[in-house]
Amino acid sequence: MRIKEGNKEKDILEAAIKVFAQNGFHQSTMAQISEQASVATGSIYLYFPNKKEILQSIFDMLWNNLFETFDTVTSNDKLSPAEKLDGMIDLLFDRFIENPSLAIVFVNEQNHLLFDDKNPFTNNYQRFLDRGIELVRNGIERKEFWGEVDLTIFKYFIFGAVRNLLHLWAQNPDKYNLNTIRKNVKYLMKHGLVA
Amino acid sequence: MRIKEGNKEKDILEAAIKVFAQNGFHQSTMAQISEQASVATGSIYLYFPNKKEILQSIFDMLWNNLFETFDTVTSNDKLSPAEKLDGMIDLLFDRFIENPSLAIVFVNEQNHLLFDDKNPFTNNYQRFLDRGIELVRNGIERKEFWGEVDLTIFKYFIFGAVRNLLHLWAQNPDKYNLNTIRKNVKYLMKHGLVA
DNA sequence: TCTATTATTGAATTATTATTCATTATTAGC
DNA sequence: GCTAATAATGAATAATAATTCAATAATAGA
Repeated sequence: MRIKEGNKEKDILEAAIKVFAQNGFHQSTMAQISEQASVATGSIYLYFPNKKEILQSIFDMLWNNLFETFDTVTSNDKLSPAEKLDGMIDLLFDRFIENPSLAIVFVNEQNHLLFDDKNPFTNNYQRFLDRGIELVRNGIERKEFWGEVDLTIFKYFIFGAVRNLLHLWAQNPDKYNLNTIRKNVKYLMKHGLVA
Repeated sequence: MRIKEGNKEKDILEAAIKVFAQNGFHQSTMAQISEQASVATGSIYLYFPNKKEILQSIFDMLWNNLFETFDTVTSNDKLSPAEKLDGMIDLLFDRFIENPSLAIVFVNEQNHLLFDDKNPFTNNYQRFLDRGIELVRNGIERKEFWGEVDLTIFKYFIFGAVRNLLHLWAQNPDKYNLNTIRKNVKYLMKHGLVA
């Protein structure tokens, strides 16, 4: 018998995140990923059926993880809807601050996948976003939020904004301070630009 | 002698926008583009040196055009900074409302290009964004806008939000009303979510 | 009508790379 | 130490698709 050495599946996923972030999914080759992961090219296929599923696994992991963590924030009933929204922003930022490459892959590659087929990760992603929607609905009911806001539109508004800022930061983590970005996002989300 | 029939360059560009929107840049083949444009595959190379330059030409056209049009809005001194910002939103929305496919291509493919090489369209794109920044700076000086806002962060914030909403709409123009989206964007940008 | 010139064609070429698979390496249990 | 099983390898295969180019078509001017 022979037992698997180390955790190659994890190595490959982490290598893929780096390579995808650097070159984009379609420009990345299996050879690059295997080199980055220090395994043979063929070995990747012992862990993943094909290149696309590597990408899907990345998002699977990400949203599964985020959804679960987010539950902690929303179930705390001492917090107001606005505070919970802030918590949601924090969660996203904290998740990506550990891994700028993951932020880049997320921003650049997820959309394609979202509209392609029925991807398994889509569920977790949608569940995550839906929790945010609930928060906003609740805030409107309590008259804490502007009543004319369309929930879906707000969802895409704030998520697009956050994504774009994460991307900016991830391309150049030393140039921008993620906490400054975070503070601005929270303020703009709640109060907008006009003084 | 023989003269070129019709405007094949334009036909190819328009075909490419459709094909890129449907399949994404990397999944699109020259054969698909040539079929959509009703020309032979080889003919594309009479007008564009390669596939990538087709994409670049699309953005070249877009931002050149938008920057020039935007000059009209900013040079009108009767308008306040907030009104000018609204005008900028209108301009973007109007440009894409004619061509949802172009919106999809913009959202999905521009980022890759932006960080790849020094693309010629980047200039026009940046010039466009910089005009927006000027507006905000001006609004802050007149104390009309929140003074703590970081100009770069706001730029990425609002642009990410708009992009994401354009994409949502472009994927399904019949389901979402772009004018509702537009109204929500303008409000959220200026006053945020909190009532 | 003929010819020179340029436009267009699409099959052939070429390059790239995802995926396969025959071979080799490793080790758990005996 | 031997063996049976599985892990890992990386060169060979196969498929895809960008790009080229020899052949053909069209037309302006003579």
